[in-house]
Amino acid sequence: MQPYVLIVEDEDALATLLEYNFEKEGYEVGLAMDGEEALVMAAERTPDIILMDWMLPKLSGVEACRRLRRRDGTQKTPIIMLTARGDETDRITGLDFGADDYMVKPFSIPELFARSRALLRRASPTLLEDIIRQGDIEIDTKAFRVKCKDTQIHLGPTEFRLLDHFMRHPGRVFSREQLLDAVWGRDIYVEARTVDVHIGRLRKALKKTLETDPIRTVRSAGYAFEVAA
Amino acid sequence: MQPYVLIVEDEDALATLLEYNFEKEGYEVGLAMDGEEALVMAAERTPDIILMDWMLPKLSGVEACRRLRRRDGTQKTPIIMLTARGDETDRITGLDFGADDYMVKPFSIPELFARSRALLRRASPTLLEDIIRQGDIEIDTKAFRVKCKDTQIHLGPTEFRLLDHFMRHPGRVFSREQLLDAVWGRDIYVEARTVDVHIGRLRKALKKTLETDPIRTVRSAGYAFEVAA
DNA sequence: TAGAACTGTCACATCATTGTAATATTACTG
DNA sequence: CAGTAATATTACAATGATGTGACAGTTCTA
Repeated sequence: MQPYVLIVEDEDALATLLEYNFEKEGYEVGLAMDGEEALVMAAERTPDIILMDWMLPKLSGVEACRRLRRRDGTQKTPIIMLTARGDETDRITGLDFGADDYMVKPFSIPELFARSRALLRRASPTLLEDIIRQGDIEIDTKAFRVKCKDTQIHLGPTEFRLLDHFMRHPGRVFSREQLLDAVWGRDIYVEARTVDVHIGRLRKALKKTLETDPIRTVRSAGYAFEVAA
Repeated sequence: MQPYVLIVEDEDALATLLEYNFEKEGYEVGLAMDGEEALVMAAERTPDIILMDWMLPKLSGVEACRRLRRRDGTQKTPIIMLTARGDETDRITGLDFGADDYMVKPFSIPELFARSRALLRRASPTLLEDIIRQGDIEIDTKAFRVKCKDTQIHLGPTEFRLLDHFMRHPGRVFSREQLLDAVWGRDIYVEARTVDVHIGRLRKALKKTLETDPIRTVRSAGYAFEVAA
């Protein structure tokens, strides 16, 4: 499934930046603006990983961190601290308050991803496996395999990428142009109607094992992937 | 629906880069090459957010900014200034000429997105919302779905856009002409009476699940959307 | 190198949606 | 209450969008 990351950051711009990027990377994102809110949200739903600002209103990041460590659900949840240059760096480096890693602002998003993945892999390896499931369909993005109701089915490369893209964004409608960008690539020039043909091929391949068509046509808008609720 | 961003930038390469990225991000993009053109375009169609270069031919970004602030439509429209290193930074940071934020070139596109989102969220929250609810009706603009009392219903594209527009401005009365502008588009030529027919179709579709008609006819004025308090 | 698999494009059939005009109904006016 | 203006409804023809099968060009594979 998608990992759930709790982002605790009071600066609006940075919070949005992080939210945006992590969502794009396939995480579910929770946003808290201060330490207290973070504790509440973490209690409501245990995050798989936490990004926490060092300086926070109401309850500092360090203190929030300590309290999270005392609780059952978040005792071992990976926590990455986000610090500004000039914060008491010596103390941070010791990480004696329970964080697993830290990054100094401004940091590179890709590096933050890398560290998050590393920590996540250690804490909950299953979350990162390259298998996506939606309803009766399951794809292994590393092995390029597709299973429908436990039956292997074969897809051409384009159909596979198409299905992959759909399954990463279930429910959402994509225009032909968006699909071309995402599945074919930005600088490729192909007719928009070509998408229809590949959608058709994908449907045909899935129809063999599924009775309900998971691809919904939205007239004048595009296509969406959905599984029965 | 999609936020409309007006990009005012005379440097061709940067303008194209921004247009490309914002379109990909799901914005509608308007491009102006100088301050005067910016004023004209903003008058034609009020942007939801404006990116403006600091240095512009004909009419500087600062001056364009000031004039936009004096107009009704763009009085509160978020404006982000794009400045080159070395511009009078002290004055920019004060933002005393009416911009809401600024970025120094070269800037990171994701960060620009983040700031745009932050400003947009503040100025017109519904624009960024995927799911809009009013009373028993709920529409998901990303998935193109409409639910009435938890029952899926189907709408044609025009009815969907019509309902979307109404739900973003509950209570307000729109004339047929305004609806044509907002839902059909400015440059489309259609009979005003056509609106009646589509209102009728929308009503019919909603009637199946709702007992009270959420669309109020305002004789000799237009239509408004309302839900029971 | 032959055959298989895959891709992109087109042509055509099919179906949903759309705008309009004609007609019915409703709301207002005096 | 009649007359009129505005709106609702209906039917229909035109348009536009999508589904599908065929085909030729490519790439991959044995």
